[in-house]
Amino acid sequence: MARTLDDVARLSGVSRATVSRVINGGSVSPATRIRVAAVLEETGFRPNAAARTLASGRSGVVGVVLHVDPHQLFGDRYFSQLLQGVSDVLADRSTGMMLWLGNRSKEETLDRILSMSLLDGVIVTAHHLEDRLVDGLLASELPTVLVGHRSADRSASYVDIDNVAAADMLTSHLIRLGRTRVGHITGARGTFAAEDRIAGYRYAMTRAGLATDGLVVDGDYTEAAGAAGTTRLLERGIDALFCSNDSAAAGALSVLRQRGIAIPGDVALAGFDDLDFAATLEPPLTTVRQSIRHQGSEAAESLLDLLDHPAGGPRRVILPTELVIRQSTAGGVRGV
Amino acid sequence: MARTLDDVARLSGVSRATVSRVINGGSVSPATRIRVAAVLEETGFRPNAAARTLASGRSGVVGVVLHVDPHQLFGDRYFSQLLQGVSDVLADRSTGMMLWLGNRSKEETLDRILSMSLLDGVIVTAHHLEDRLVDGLLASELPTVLVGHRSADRSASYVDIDNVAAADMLTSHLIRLGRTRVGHITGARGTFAAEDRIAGYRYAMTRAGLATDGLVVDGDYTEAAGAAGTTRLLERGIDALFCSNDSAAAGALSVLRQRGIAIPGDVALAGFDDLDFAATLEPPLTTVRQSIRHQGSEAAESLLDLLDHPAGGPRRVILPTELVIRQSTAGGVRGV
DNA sequence: GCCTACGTTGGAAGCGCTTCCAATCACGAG
DNA sequence: CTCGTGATTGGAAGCGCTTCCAACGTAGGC
Repeated sequence: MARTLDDVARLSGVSRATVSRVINGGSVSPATRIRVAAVLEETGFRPNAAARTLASGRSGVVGVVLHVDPHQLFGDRYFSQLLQGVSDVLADRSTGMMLWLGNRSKEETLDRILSMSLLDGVIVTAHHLEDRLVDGLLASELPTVLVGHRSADRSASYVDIDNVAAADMLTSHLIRLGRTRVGHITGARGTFAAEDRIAGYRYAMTRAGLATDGLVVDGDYTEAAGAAGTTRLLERGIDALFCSNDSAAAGALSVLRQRGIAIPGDVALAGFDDLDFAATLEPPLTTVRQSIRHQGSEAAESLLDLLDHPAGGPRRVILPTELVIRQSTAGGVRGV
Repeated sequence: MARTLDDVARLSGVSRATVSRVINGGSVSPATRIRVAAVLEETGFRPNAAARTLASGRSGVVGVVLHVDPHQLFGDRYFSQLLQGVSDVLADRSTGMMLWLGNRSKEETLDRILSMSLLDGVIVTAHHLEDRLVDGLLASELPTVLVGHRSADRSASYVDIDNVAAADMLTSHLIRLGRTRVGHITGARGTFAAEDRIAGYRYAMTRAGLATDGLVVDGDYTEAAGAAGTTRLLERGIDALFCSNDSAAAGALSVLRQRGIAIPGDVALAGFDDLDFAATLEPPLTTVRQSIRHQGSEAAESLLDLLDHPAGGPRRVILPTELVIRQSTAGGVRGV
């Protein structure tokens, strides 16, 4: 059994350097290549990753940091989809993936990641306005790609969607239905997606000359918050409701149905994300489709590209979103 | 800035070996320790992980293999909970976690894992009767802990629950209610949990002298299968229904309610897993609680223990389950 | 037929760390 | 005062691989 390069070299009658070239694609004569490859095949030789990393300075492993509360990790499918997207690309390129979840404080996680000196780069979700972990990663020399980004992260590499434009598009759709009292239940304040969607909502309302006073209620992306927010907004009077994500919309839906309020007859309802359950709600939910999985794969592509061509500067990717119109906002102008 | 051990050694006036001892807890005089520690602190020195691994033969990184279809990974919370449990323990012990999902074939995944020679060990889910990936891992010299296990895996280390006993307990509970036509919708055939739960169900029925002919319908842990299976079982006549997991039970529930069948009046209903939604169904669902997260953390503990004490032989852990009785089987003997 | 140049190859120098071994030292016992 | 002992310490040998460099051989140009 060949355990080291030297073993293979001895077995195939060449030097260790040549075996290394065969494995890594250096210039080797066809005859030699064939002979060495045969030994490699036959012995099932596997190079030692640590030695390789030490000598070459590249490990073929990247980190993925999903620093979130456990209940959030479980709560929706955002993270598993993101992970799947990242993993798809990394597996294709034979790159390993180390994972950090939110078990420790951000400071501690940051420290652990930086200590794991064998990482070639990291992908990290950046959803909050303030995030020491993201700041620390960007400040380090570790190549980093953000999923989501803050306006301050101009010089960073990131993958994101245009939340402002998407929320604007969705709100405008509600307005085109003839609705004038469009409520909005926000996502968790302090996250960029929430703030940007609020901004998009306000743009659309203002452009249409509609007031938003009292029509915005804080939520946190959960069903419970959607239900609570809906109750409050109903008191103030609404004929349409834009929830910052589909889960909140599901919460809103149950309140509306419980009160016998017709959807979309009395209140048109829309969410955001197009999670798989959105299409099977009763009525099916109008929403904005953003492919989380695609964001994950794009982030991985960007990182690998960044590692291969460090001189290329930061990679910035804004992925498209799509307005998905379903029954919850169907039926044209109100009352028609 | 100190980049290497030699830098630190020079800065603190000792040899590289001594610095290494300070970092790794070798025998060093208090005075020297303090002096070196100060330099360490001051320079923020981080040892190179690859060099360390190469020299010591231990990497401080373990692999976690969740080789499943994407839709399954997304589908329920099993995997995120398991991951969280594993991650909790690993983070506590400053151990890194590399993740493999089911992007490639099992053979290919196995090959990739074995090539990633810097892993100290792996945790892998073993749910299927046949699994080349699990076989390959067990056959390799890589220390491996299974989550779930097959009877053939006697000499392996694993963490599992006693599915037979749990299903028996649950079925017996239904029988004690006075039910005689207890149906069972299985999990995905070919998985151990499904087969074992069927066995437990049969034990309980047989012991009570009840027939099971036509009362077992194949499912696959999904809501859809639960609904479809329920429709079929209703034709054959049942007064109780044990679904192999909570998702299937949710599917069963919607069919029962839709047909106006009283729960538990006409049909007592039970699931398995005690996922968080089980308690909020209408009526709340009787089920078997198994803490997936706990299984994850136990698996990690076992693996780390195995790495520290290789001579200790395989670690085998059977975690307890708990019968959680709720409204869906409440009310004592039928008709009373 | 000679010189140049290029494609191949082996030797050797590390990559940064752990750890064995021997040397050193201070100290208490005899 | 000398010797033995144990605690510290430094030196040096790797861990297994990549990669630079020089040497070699051969083929082509003239």
